[in-house]
Amino acid sequence: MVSMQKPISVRDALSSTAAQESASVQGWVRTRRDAKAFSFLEVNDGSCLKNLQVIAPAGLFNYPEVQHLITGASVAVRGKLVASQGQGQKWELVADEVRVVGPSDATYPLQKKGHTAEFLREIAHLRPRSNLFGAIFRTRSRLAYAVHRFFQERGFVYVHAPIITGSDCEGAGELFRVTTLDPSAPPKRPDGAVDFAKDFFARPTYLTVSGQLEAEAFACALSKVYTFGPTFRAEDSNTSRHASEFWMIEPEMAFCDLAGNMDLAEEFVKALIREARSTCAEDLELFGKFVDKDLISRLDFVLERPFQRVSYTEAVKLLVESGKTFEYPVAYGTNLQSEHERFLTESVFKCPVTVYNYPKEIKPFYMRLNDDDRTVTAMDVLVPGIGEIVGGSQREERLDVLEASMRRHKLDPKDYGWYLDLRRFGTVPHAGFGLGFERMLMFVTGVSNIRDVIPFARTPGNAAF
RNA sequence: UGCCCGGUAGCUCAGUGGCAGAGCAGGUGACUGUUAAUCACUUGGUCGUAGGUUCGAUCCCUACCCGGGCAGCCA
Repeated sequence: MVSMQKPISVRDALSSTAAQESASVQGWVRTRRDAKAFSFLEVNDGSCLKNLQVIAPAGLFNYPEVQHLITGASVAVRGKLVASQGQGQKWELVADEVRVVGPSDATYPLQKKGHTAEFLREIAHLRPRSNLFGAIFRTRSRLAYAVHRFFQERGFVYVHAPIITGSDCEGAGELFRVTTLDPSAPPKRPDGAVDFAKDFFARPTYLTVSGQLEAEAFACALSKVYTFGPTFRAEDSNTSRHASEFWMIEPEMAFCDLAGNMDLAEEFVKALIREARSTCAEDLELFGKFVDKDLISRLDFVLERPFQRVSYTEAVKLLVESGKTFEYPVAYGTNLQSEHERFLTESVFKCPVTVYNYPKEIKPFYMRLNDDDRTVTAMDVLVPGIGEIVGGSQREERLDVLEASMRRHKLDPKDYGWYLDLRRFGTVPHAGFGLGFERMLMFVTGVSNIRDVIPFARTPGNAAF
């Protein structure tokens, strides 16, 4: 390290505007080819999709060692950055020194040939070294940054909702219990039940399934807020679009109704797509080539058009009148099945669709009751290929109506004291939604399995790595 | 959790009730400003696991494990 000057990234080397008398680059060897008087090394450091071609002359003192470099080895290279004589790259590095930092061997699982996503999933610690996963996780980082920029530029305050929650009735699925009690010998109450009063928090606690209720409290003080953090669902879901641990973005706005909520959701989704198009062009090109041939045109199409908006009633009517036979029949009052949602967004409209005003019976207690007394201000954004990417609503801000809704949902208002206080003191109309960050990434990259857009996926029966 | 498909070399996959195969990767050599380089030779196997049927099972049957797809739950 002492002999090395400050290294530059492969990305900077490749985007250089002039030859450089002396430059250092460090990274991992993707492949090596021998020529007569030198060896070609392709070095990648994850700073961009492309590799830097290194010319390692036969005169190097450690040339025999260089000739045994294989895929996966790490190297530090110092040399001259010069215009390439060959086709396919503008610049290449003619090495004065190639230091083998860490060798690799024949058991290195990654090859320069393509691998299936399923195989790479089993080596989650090495897959970011592949072209596809490097591109996915660079895109993930850019989009995470864009999430914050989008909201910060609009005056939203970032709220860190708690990860551990005492509420087991958020209504969004099964919860993971958080406890320090000994599972083989928990303290018992006289009646034989586990005595959670003796647990760490002196009550049962769980990992959060949503930061919404907490975000509502902050929206009713700071007006516009958002959360962006991990979320946990203990559902035994085994699909390509569910994970036990995922990241969710939940904006919440005071003095906002359903229409404003739908506007924000659409603007947000489009902003993220626009960000990917402008700052991840090279990576998107890879997705368009190897993952989904229609990706780029679909993203551009979505950017250009307003999302279609239909009420649940209209959606049901469209499905019934389509004449298509579904495995599950369409009927007012039942949840839209995946096949129904897919048909709407992929066949009827061929673009994202926002469905709103669902029957109150099939939606959670906190959604605002409409004047028709039959529907609530729910809204789901459905996108082609994935289905639901956003779920949200205007919240019930009327204390008496909210309490009645809780009772209808067999919930005890006494368990929601602080939540009801928000309606007791200075209540305001407010609305918000949740956007699944991984589902957004799936849409932007074309990757069809959620396990491939999370660095280390947690799904039922799988928490290796 | 339910239904369906799959598991054969490091990877991607053929294959047959009777001696285990290819391409790529790895190794050796040749050639060469190459770029998924090329050419020749070559190493490499508990055919997912356990039972069963059979003279004989990688192949047929059963259970289990693992992976994938779809559905439900949702984001």
